[in-house]
Amino acid sequence: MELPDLKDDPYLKVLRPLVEAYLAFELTASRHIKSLRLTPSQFDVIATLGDTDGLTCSELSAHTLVTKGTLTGVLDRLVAKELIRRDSVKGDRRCVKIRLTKKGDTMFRDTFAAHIAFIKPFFERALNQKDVDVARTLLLRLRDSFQQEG
Amino acid sequence: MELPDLKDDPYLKVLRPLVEAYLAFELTASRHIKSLRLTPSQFDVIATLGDTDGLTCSELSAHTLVTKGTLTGVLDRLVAKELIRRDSVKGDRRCVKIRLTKKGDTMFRDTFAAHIAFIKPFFERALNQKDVDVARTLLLRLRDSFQQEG
DNA sequence: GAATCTTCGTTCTAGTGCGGACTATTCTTT
DNA sequence: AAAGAATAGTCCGCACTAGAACGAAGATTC
Repeated sequence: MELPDLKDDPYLKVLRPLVEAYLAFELTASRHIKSLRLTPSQFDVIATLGDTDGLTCSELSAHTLVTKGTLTGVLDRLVAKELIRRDSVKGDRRCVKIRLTKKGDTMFRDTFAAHIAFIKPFFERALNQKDVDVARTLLLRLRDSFQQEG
Repeated sequence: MELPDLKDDPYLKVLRPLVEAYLAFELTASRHIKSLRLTPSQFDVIATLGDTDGLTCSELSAHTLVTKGTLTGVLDRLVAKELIRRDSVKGDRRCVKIRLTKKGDTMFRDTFAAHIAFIKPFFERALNQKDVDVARTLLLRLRDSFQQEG
């Protein structure tokens, strides 16, 4: 979602840069992920499952950007790719534990570090250490403002 | 798309805040837009068309976050709501000029200012004027880094 | 002026994305 | 124990997304 010219407003002039910086990152990252034959959501799930003993659907959806309703389909496709499996849980027949298969774990180990290494230089060449701290602080303040009740 | 724990990395620790700040904004804004009975994409199109003499599909997709392919469907739904119309262009039969209808212009005038007024306080209470300048600078540097070739 | 390149908007595919409704199960309250 | 509330995962409808492919219409090139 975009907003038209607001340059004249001293506060809102941070809106466009926020949107543009995020989208630029998102585009770059998703292009790289695509080269791994995964979608961003699928990568998100794989990365979140990595180094865990399996998560339920609710846990997964809480720790990723994938909502419960969308998750079912995403998991179906990952099962089809043999990257994850659905295990039943003893003691609670409502739950399903999602775990990486051997193939999924290999995918995680091979691609995760590579993805980080790919992304990192974009940050490094834009911001020095001090900038990072400042940006982090301001962004968190913004986030918190939007997360409080308006 | 999300990424797991990278807190230990001095550079990447700005990644999560960026994503979270953007998503928090996005969520807040889209909730408000939804109360106007529009989707974010539809709002984007209406806001971009406001105070113009009409734009072609290519121009619209260049000035919004809606890609060409998606635009067709978005415009179809806006035509169905009688907020826009498609006018043919003399001299180039490939182009279509998208214009707000009277109803669409009313919608634009009523809702756009209201949306800005709704969004602005979230920024104001998070950042002072100086923060805004700093945040803007850093975010634009990040954006540019991602927009250059890797 | 014909072949080619480019642009324009549309259509298609695969995969999300959200929220609400649904079923099955478990927990809580009487 | 029975009734009610809460939780888990799925399914659905509608909208959106990128990107590829398409046909029609202009613009270029020779």
